[in-house]
Amino acid sequence: MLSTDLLTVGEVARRSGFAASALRYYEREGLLSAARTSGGQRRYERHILRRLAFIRAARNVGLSLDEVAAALAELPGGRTPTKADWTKLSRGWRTRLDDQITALTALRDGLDSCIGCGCLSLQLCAMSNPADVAARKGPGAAYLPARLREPTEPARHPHPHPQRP
Amino acid sequence: MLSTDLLTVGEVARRSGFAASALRYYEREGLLSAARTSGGQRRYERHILRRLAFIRAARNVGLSLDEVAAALAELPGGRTPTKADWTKLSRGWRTRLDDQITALTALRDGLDSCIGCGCLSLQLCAMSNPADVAARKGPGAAYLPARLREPTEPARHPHPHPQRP
DNA sequence: CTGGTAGTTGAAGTTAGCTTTAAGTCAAGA
DNA sequence: TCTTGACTTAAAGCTAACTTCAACTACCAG
Repeated sequence: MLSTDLLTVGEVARRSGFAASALRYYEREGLLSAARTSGGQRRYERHILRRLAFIRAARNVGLSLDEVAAALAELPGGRTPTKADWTKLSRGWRTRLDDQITALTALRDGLDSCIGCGCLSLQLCAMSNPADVAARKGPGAAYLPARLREPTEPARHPHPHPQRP
Repeated sequence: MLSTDLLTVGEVARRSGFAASALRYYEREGLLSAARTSGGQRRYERHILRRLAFIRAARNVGLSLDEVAAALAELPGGRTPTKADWTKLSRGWRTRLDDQITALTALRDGLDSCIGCGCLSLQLCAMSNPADVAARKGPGAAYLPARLREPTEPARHPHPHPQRP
């Protein structure tokens, strides 16, 4: 046991679900900070866990780390953020999710008619409109928000690499 | 004008919306093939455009290039694919899209309650469940399919790099 | 035949978001 | 005090999906 109530990287990793290497990476990127022991090891305060929860949530919603960093930078400096602070940050996600759902639904409905007509025509099909964005006026044709990939594993947090056990 | 009805890379690029470099890349990866002139330049038949439409559509739905390649490999060899062939390939996308919409909707609804309660608790909040996947039993807690990113630009196909004009 | 546009190749570069490795240091229970 | 496991760093590596570069060649209108 530690003599203080500070957490080591290992503990934070275990309790947050992030790999220790990810925590160090986040620190380098300015998303996190930690106190150090005299020997140079990281010691986290427990509120880092809430911050990490926010980060994971934001990533789940689709924010890039840069965007997360920008959001975190809006937290009031000095004092520990309150519930209200966190809530404020995440309020904008609602719109984002709504947009994403709308885009996906449009795509699915477009797919339905595509399957019906068998078209897949380059000019007309809602599923594969070419890059000629200006031509988009009509009812179909919603591009996906881009980069939507389902992991092979059932449900893990988005690590690009397979994790060795 | 060309003497035949074959298309150059440039023409295919213009008409499909893919960059010429992407077309060459796809060829290297086995998704495409092209005839060659005596001088070694590529000449595409017009049905390549439908194939490319399929590829873009599949990418829009969220398939990786590997998955697209696998799907294309199921096309009947020898003869030119019919509408029915293409339709068969894209039928499975419907399920995929349904799943993605379900996951997003669950996340949004979870967010609603999160904003209500201001929790963002590491253990309980549906928005940021930790990696402890085994613990997932209850009603909340749907991870996103992972990697859902909205481009800064309004609507372009998913090029990871900013395109210089 | 000539000139300019368009095409060719292989190799290296890009981006995000981490992980892995190597070589070494710290912390703490026995 | 010793030992073992956890920790430290910088640097390199990884993946997908391309793009960019350099050096060169082909095509075709005039």
